[in-house]
Amino acid sequence: MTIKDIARLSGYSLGTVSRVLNNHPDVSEKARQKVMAVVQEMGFEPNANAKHLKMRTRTAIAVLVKGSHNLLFSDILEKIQAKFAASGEEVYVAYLDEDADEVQYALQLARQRRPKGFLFLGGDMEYFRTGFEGLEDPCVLLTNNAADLGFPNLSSFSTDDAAAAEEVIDYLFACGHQKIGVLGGNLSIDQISYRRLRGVYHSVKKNGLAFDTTKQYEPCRYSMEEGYRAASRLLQKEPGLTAIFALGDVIALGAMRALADRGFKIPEDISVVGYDGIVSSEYSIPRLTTVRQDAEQLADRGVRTLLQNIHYELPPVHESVPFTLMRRESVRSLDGKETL
Amino acid sequence: MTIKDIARLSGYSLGTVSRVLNNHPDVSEKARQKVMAVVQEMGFEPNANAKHLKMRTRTAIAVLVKGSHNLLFSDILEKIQAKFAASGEEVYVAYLDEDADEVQYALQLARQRRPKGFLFLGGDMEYFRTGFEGLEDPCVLLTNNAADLGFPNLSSFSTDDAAAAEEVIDYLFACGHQKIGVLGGNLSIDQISYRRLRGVYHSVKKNGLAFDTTKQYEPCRYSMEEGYRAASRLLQKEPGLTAIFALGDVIALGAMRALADRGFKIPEDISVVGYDGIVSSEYSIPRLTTVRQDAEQLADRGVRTLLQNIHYELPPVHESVPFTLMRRESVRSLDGKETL
DNA sequence: AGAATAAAATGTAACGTTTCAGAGCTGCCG
DNA sequence: CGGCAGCTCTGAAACGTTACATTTTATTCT
Repeated sequence: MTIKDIARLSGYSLGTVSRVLNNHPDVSEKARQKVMAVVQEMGFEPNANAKHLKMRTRTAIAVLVKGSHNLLFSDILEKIQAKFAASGEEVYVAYLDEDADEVQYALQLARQRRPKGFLFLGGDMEYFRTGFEGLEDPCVLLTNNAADLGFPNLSSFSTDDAAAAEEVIDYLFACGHQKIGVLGGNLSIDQISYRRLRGVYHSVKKNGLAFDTTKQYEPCRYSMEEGYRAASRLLQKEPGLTAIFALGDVIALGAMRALADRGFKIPEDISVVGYDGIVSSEYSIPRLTTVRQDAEQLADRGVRTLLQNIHYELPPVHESVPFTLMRRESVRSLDGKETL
Repeated sequence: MTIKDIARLSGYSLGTVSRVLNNHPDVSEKARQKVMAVVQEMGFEPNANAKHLKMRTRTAIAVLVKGSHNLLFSDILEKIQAKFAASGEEVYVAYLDEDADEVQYALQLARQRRPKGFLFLGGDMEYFRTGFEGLEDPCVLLTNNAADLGFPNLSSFSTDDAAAAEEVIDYLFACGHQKIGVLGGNLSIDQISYRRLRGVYHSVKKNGLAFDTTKQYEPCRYSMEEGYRAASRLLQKEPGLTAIFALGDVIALGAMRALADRGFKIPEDISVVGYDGIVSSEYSIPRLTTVRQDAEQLADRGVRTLLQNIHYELPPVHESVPFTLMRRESVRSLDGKETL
């Protein structure tokens, strides 16, 4: 069933049918009605491949890194999809694994689809170095700062991770915590964790203390399972901790469970802070203190910018969107000075 | 940059280049090397649209219903993607909203892509009635029973929801709970909730008791927010409940938070059971007793069957995959007879 | 009424691939 | 030495659309 069949059946020509289907002007009401009637009757659906081949245009594409486990990305993705749908754009989603080869393959597949543009969500951009070399199409990075990463010509929107992490540690200090452990990604490839940890350093230094990465930092992936295990390891090597800052809510949730299993009460015995502000953090018991990244604004700015870049040529922008430290039940003040 | 350019640059013809690119025989080693060299040098990527137009073949497609919030679907989806990737299949994912119009539109878009087949995850199939009428392509339903739904010619794999729900209530009764409330989807459109509730009825009846839907059932969507609110409503109208069975883990998690906010201790004051077995249920505090659906097997059977259906014509199958009642901390035995 | 203009419909050339029938070469056999 | 396989390779015809240059038909103006 092709447009040709519709033309034959309706008695009109190919061109006319095409114009009817695409709501072009210069077609009589009579022709429109007749054509649409045949289309309805035959249940015809235009072939997107042929269309896109001809038009040399295609869907915007979002690529998720470490995606399927980071619930923040799910949140953002959902919003992105809704926004693109509202502008009548199709979306092609590819979840990327940790494995570098797979990333290359997925990226290649995505490029073969000839998308209008790319939207990247998070991730260890190292894997993309090679893939990006020849990328001409519009491209926006979310939750990562493109300039920092060495891609100054790409636009990006992210939370000011260093500032947020600094605020977290400042807050913990204000609550009287001195022995703080941190859980996060592999610092050599995960620039996001790296940036957050820089904020930690900054605060620690500002407060006249020291942070020993080998002792106080424990790397893990962004999942509850890994958070659980990493917290256990951290606790074992540094038993006296009064607070744990997890560089991701899913890690924090896993850590809380590990703590509970070891008989710690949260926040009475130990305080926990997360990062991201996923919905689960609001419903956990106890409610998790966390840095809320603005998924809505991230998605909105990203989609809008990408859409603009597709239509006009624009200089790249690197913006931070505001974050909020959500002070909830999982942090306790040791000296009673600072309260929830 | 097209195959034509490669042909010109390499000095070979279109056909030869195409054969090299697709690893066809009948091409000399010399030609292969030369062509590949040019391809590498130019960074050429074949145009997927043209290819698929010509080949009349395309990606398998998964469509998610109420998807973005139900974490079980995220789990299954991830596995599905991995499996298809392993067979070298591309995957096109569409998240479907609650809105019937949007569902129609998304389905239409999906069909225009000319996929090899469809894989549906959950959902209120009512919305698809019309969309399915003309569907010729292979199609598999997951977490829903196609035969029950009136699509006997589609294959489907699901958990035996009624049996699982019955086991849950039996267990609750064995623990001495008599006053049980249930939280789940809108029964008039959500067949999955409907089936689970039938299991509840069955157990209640078997145990010589009664279940009053208007009093003991509170409908809500599959999200923590809604679970929280529904639990609050239920508690208000039926204060004496000793146990709550949520027909979805995210609902259960929301409900637990609502309970905690009202000063109930779980499971001391009230027991909670979920359904799905998402990873969060294992890490919540307390750990959630739930029915674990086998995401791995569901994904495996679904993908395999769809792939087979694409290659050969096969009679539809409707199978149940085994479930497990995970007895965890969120349920307490009132009389001490049944323990964790 | 005839010409000029606007509106509607047509025909055809792409878009970038794959495929298939056949055209040159070898080299081997009788 | 003619012929017959095998290999390689070529050229052209699709695949289902859209867009552009035309042609046909209807409308208006002097």
